Amino acid sequence: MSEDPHIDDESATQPKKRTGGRSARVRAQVLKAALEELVDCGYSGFKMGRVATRAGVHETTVYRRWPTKEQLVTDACMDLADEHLPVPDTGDLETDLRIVLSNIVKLMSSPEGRHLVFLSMSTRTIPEFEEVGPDFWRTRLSIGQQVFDRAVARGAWPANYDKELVFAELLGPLIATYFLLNKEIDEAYIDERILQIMRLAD
Amino acid sequence: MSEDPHIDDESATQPKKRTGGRSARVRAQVLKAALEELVDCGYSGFKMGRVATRAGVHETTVYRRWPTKEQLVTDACMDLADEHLPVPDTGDLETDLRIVLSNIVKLMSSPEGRHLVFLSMSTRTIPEFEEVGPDFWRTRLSIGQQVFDRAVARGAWPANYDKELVFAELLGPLIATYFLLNKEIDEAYIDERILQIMRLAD
Amino acid sequence: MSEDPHIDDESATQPKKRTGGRSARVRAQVLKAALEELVDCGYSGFKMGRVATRAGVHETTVYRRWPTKEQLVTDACMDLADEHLPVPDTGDLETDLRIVLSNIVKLMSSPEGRHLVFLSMSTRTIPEFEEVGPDFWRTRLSIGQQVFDRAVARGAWPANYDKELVFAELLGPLIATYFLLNKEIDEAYIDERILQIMRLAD
Amino acid sequence: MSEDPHIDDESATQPKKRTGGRSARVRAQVLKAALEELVDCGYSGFKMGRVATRAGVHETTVYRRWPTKEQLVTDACMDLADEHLPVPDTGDLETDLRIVLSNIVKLMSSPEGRHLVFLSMSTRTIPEFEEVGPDFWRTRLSIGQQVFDRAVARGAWPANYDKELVFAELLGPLIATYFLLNKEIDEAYIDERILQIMRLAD
DNA sequence: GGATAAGCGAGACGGTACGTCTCGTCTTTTG
DNA sequence: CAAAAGACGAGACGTACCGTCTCGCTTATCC
Repeated sequence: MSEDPHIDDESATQPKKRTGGRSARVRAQVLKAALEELVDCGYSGFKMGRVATRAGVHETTVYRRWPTKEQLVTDACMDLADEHLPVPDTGDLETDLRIVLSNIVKLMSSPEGRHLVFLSMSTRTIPEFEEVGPDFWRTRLSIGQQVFDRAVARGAWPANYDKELVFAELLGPLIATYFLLNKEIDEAYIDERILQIMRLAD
Repeated sequence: MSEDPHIDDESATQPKKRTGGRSARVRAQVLKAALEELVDCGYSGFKMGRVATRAGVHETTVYRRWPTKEQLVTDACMDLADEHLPVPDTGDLETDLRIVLSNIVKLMSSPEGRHLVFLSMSTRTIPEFEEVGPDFWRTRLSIGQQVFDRAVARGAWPANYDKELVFAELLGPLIATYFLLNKEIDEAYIDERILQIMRLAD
Repeated sequence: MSEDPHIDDESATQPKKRTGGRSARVRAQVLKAALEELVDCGYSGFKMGRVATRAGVHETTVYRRWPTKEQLVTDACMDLADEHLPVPDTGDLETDLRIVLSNIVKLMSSPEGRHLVFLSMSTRTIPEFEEVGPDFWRTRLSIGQQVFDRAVARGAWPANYDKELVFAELLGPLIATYFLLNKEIDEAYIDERILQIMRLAD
Repeated sequence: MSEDPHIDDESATQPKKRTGGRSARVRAQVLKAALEELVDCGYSGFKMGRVATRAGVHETTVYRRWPTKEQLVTDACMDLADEHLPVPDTGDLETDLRIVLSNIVKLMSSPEGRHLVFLSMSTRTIPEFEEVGPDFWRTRLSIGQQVFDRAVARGAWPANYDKELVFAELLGPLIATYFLLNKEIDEAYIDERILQIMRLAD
């Protein structure tokens, strides 16, 4: 009768309470599975039951922690969002910007990240994700702001520029090229963009 | 307000396909209802049954013409997309661009247009709308191209510029500001963008 | 089949619910399956899904007509209750009573009827069946009343007897023997009961 | 909430289950809560979790002792059944019967007892309570038997009467009146029943 | 009196069933 | 004949409850 479908190879090393306790493990598995599901099927094709199966977990277990689809998707995405967040401080504005933009582009280019970024743009169109966008971009904006603030302190950037505006000018074309024109973004394009922005400082 | 779909005042005289025939009227009603539904509930909250009710039509009637949700949404949006498409030719590049961008912004700012534009960006994330984006932007791109081509012919714009790139640079910041930063777009911002682009021509 | 063109009991006069229509067929199948389920598993083991399977019908279809378990059980039982309801009038009180009691015992002895009768006794203990009991016994009581009324008219039964009381005295021992002592009821026992009651008339 | 250590009235004789021990207290609380739950919600509405809450005890604790719902319900009921069991011996059959019947009616009239008696009649319809009925009535039957046996010995009752039959004739009408006709039982009705039975002895 | 065993609280999990909802198909009725 | 009306199959959704399990802690019991 003792059937253990989930071989916990961790329990062999330390059966006691650990960072990788069952709860934490389940959470990680489900979140990972949710991301896969999102990538494979898109949001509208996202099925809770399939996530449970992918995660090797019972469906009720998923609902216990994430009562609705939106919450699971949001949680899975936000978990992802917290990665890739180094705040560059190389002393050179161009280099800093290159790092910031590259990080976003890298995220955006990955299958999961693509959905994350897309969801962050759904604020106006998908009621249930009204807050994902602001949550997501707030952090990015503040990183950009820090970079520019330091540049202003160094005298490498004029103080009177609206930071949000610059952010939109830097990022907008990348977004448009990627999501709208359906073309990939390479380093050269990022450089080109930065170069153009830098001309505003003159 | 009082619209009784059962009053077939024209079907008796001309039951066949006419501009104002029942078929055409039903199509218009459903498409209009679909757009309303999309605006009110978003794509993932879009319900066929509710569209039928809104249109004062039986659900089966909707399915007869648009077998799936995606087709109805696509059809309703594309119907909308065909409006607002004047190709400006004022002889002045800046003015032409201002008109082109204004049209897009105007569309984007309307509740229905917002969804249309958003859908057009879903190419990479919503499998069933893979083709909506290209379909939608192809026309806009060609309009932009024509404007620039004429400017090139007039010597008002360098010939070697990648037209798609310029398109992304013009539109991207608007998209980012609107969908990402969640801020409205005014005429001044459009002007600013155009001014900045024009500096590339120098 | 009928020769008389005026008697079109269902085909023409009632085109809405033809006896052989899909709806009617489904209803009959489900009700039959529900009764089987009740017999096999008892009320607390009664599963909607299993009823659907038994009926060869999708679960949703069951819920469409009977939103809750109680309604389905009630409906299935009441459908059954409407059978076995001849009102005897032989001119002899004893014979009439024998027929009435036999009918109840016959119902009670069948696997489905047992549950029906049991449910009809659940008024005080199963909140959701509060009304099944009264509904069920009202008819039986009135039949008994008619039998006794006719006997009174014939001078074969005193007028001053409480009819409900007599009903309880006739039926009670049968119920007790069957449900409480867990013994079967035969004709002889019924006769004995009637004989005993008749002594009250002397 | 702490136990008074001086009340050890049974600790010497029965150290295993001290009256004031935690175990015994928990058992009593849960059983009491179970009875309340049964009264309030009926068997089919009986929820283990709610019993735990009522008892101020964790759900696991309930399951530890009563692995299934049926066991808890049965246990709670049977606990109750052991009360109200004096065996009358007044020397007068009528009086003895009056006491026996009154006890059953008293039990039946109480909210908890009503369920107990009802369950005892579920032998044929609720598989999991197949044995509750026999268990419950066996004791009552034997008490009745003793009463009649004594009467036979006194020559106050004929020897050839089937005791079970008499039991059914005595109790049946009460059961029918109470559970079926949904009317209360008073002392007068009991007296009337006994009177009628006594006529059989003549 | 300290070790040991038994029981409890807390909380997650697998699993079954419930009842709701939507999608897209199909049949029956009506104009 | 085509549209309206309405049921149906399919299946996801989210909730509720049942019964099991593990872990940490507090009692009781025994040496």
